[in-house]
Amino acid sequence: MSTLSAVEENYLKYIFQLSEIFENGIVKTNDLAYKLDHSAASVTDMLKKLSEKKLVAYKKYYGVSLTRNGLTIAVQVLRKHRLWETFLVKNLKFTWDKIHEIAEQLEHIQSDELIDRMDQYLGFPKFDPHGDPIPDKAGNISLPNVVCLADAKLKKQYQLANVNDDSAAFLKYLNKIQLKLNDKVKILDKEEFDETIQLLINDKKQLTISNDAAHNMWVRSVKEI
Amino acid sequence: MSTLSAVEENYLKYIFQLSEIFENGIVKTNDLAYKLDHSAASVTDMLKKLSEKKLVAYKKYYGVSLTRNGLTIAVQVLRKHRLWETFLVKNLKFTWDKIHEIAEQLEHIQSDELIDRMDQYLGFPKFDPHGDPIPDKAGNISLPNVVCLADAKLKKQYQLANVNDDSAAFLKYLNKIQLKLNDKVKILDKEEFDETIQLLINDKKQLTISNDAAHNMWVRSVKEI
DNA sequence: TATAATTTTTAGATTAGCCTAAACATTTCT
DNA sequence: AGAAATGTTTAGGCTAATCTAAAAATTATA
Ligand SMILES: [Mn+2]
Ligand SMILES: [Mn+2]
Ligand SMILES: [Mn+2]
Ligand SMILES: [Mn+2]
Repeated sequence: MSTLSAVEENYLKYIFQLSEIFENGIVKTNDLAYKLDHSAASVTDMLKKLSEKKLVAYKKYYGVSLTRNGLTIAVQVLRKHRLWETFLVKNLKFTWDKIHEIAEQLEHIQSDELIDRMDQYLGFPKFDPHGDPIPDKAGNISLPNVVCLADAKLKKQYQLANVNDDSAAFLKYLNKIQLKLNDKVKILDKEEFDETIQLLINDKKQLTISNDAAHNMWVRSVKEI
Repeated sequence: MSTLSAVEENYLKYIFQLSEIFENGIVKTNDLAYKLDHSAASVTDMLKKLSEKKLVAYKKYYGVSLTRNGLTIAVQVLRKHRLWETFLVKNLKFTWDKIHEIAEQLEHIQSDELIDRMDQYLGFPKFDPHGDPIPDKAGNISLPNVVCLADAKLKKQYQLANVNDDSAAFLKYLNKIQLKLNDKVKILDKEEFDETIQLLINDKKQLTISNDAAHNMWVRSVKEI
């Protein structure tokens, strides 16, 4: 159980996040290389190393997935990342576009007691400032019932539940158009040509957003009154 | 101004701390090697590197001292270390013997905004939980007027102002004998043979401590009433 | 299905930060 | 002052984590 390096922890975390995107849960070398902005050769090296440590199941030319041990660690890193982000916004009054980079560093601080005390200090939050679920100490993650705004139904009442947290530019854009978590959103119309979306925000403000932007937002459906 | 590695930051911090011990401010290779628990050869390597970066003035076989730039960085690392320690005790309710190791990691998180907000969140504290002065944003350190308990006068009223923070064992010992910062201490007697010290704590409790222990405590004098 | 394109791995190199052993410089002792 | 002891540097080597270029495997295309 010797502690992992920050680099190894990052690999596990990104394997986990990418594995959730693909149905079979198998992550390809190039996907990781793109995500990490490393060469494919570097990724292959690290996958062999993690495989020897039994943290991933790696098959040459096929792909990689997490073992039970690897998954446990990946989820704990995610827990730390999201608890720190919550602290930065709730207590230190950072805006949500400034926290991801700092949390990328803080998530690798090694101390179980630290993160448990932080969890308690924050009141055991379930979601981080971007609406991402925070795994609990045991590693349980509540699966929010959300749909990507790009795939949501027309004329149906939703609420903004979750935004992609790793693009500061996107979050700044949301700040600018004054769209926040839990705002009510309804798709009034979708342009066929470029899939531009007409939104109604909180029953009053109208807004046009790109399909690209919509791919970075997830919404939960809301009972109509 | 490319950012320094955690290792480089640690070297600068320890050079600063050791330089305060010696009158001339010159730190020797072996002192650093001992402090860092590295070989003298490793230290020489790093000193050459820091010297090339103009962070230290290094003369072969003579010793090393910080340049103006090196000093600025060392003090900022110390500031971060002590602010984090303060947070861990004040907010997360850690005991003072558990925080040093965690702060050794946290002090290397790179974000000026983070540490400035933390400073404000804590109410701009002047001293950390061990009584060490916290440098302000500009790098000013208040010089507390203290004397080492091993060198303090007999029968004079003092107050415990500062304890050595890098030995958890020593801090646990203080917990056990229930000695805390700001407790009143008076030396009743000093044994000639082994320099064992007889202390009076808060005008009531008597305590015998070793010369070794006394070397880890600093006291400020208190006006007698 | 053979060939071309793409993806992935292997081979070999580099840098940071450590090490040990040996050489060299300085200080201390007789 | 000369020898011995001590302190410091140099030489050479190692591991983790990256890279580029070339080779190999897989997938797509004609
Ligand atoms: Mn994040
Ligand atoms: Mn997040
Ligand atoms: Mn440190
Ligand atoms: Mn301290």
